[in-house]
Amino acid sequence: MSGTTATAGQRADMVRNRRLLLEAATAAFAEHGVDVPIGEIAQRAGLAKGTVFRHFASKEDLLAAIMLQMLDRLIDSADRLLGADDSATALREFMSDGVEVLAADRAFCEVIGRPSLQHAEVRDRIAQLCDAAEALTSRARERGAVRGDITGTDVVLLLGGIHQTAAPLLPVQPQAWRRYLALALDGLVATDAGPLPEPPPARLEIAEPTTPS
Amino acid sequence: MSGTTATAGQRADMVRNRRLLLEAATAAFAEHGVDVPIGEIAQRAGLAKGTVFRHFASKEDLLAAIMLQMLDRLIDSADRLLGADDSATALREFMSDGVEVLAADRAFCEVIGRPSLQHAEVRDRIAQLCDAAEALTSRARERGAVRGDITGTDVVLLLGGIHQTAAPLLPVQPQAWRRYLALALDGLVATDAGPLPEPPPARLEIAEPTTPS
DNA sequence: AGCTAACCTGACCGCCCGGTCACGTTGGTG
DNA sequence: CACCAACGTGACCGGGCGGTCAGGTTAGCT
Repeated sequence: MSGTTATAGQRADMVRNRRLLLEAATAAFAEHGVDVPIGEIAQRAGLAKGTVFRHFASKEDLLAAIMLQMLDRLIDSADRLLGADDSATALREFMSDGVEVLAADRAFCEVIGRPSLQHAEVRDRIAQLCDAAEALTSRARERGAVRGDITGTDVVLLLGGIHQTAAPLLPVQPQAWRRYLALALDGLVATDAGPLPEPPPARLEIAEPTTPS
Repeated sequence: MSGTTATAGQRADMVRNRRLLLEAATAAFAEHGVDVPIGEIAQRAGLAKGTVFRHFASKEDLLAAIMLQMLDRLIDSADRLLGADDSATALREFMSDGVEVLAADRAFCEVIGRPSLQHAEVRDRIAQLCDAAEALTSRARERGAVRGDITGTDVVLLLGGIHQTAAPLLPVQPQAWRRYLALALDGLVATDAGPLPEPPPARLEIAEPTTPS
């Protein structure tokens, strides 16, 4: 499925270093956000700064590789939950997983929330995530577990929103996101309420053609 | 009320430049976030970079002055709505105003969402905003317009969360926040749902004594 | 073991940023 | 009008960043 490995005729230490580098970068980005210096990533991996650029052409490419990794994990999670018995708890579990991932990774929050930071490939993967979420949501919708006008894109967007709601409390109450996830779910099932305005696009494809003057 | 003016024995051009500077900084921070260079703020005001530091000791101080200005406006708005007839629509209007302000100001979002960026004075003002929101929420709660376990801090936190939910759509659908505000409000009134976990602290005072090693 | 191509390294470059300061300019007062 | 203190200015500084490259090192094949 996720074919980012491609270990063809590479030297042994190179594949080892690449693995170390990805692990170090994942941790560093999660902890400090996208602004973490390349030097610190290299240091965490026990390598020199130049080695980073031998594996990834730019910092953006390294970030994109890791974001794709995170997104693939979420997509896999959604696909797996699609086979669950109870579609309502499946959707709930998907959202719970998603918010938890966001809470543990600063760079992921920053990239998801700001389209201007996204590689083209990352945008594609986000669209795939919307599709997977739509499949889950659709099943829950048919069962009447969520109101009729909620889309998969809504669900994906809510992941970021729920985390952001709890984010200022993160140093004090790391689990506060559970409160706002519960609140959002209560809103999602409010079938008696009126229809929601401003339905979002189906696949969350956001172009940014506005190159500033 | 808000006593940040203090025009005592100042030269005429200085007060004029200070006003220009605050206007330019407000616009620049709103558009580009906290990372906007001081030089661009000075340029927008038609002044030199050094002049900025004659009025504010550091970039942080300038940012704090503007954030206090925004927070005061929201607090005033909440106090005014406290005298409205319908406490339910008053709360709704407060949240609508708040999210709209966030949608129009990148720096405000960044500061609200990340306690580590906040001046002590800004933290105090945020606590005051929580108090004002609690007063509004309390009135709505007594009337049964919102569920019992929603606090003013919840309402303030939701402002940031609702905006973040809609933020990725901002270039495409600038009004998308209305959808997620409606969704959140439906969750807030869901009186039949179970109690929410993890109640937040009353005043959102977040210390960050953890100076990293 | 010997050899080579692929790989790792860290000093180095250019850039941009926040902040400073000696100097020129100007508003207000007598 | 003359004077000066307060203010505006922009060249300058130190630091940190992403990214490069010539040269040392090593893995893997023969």
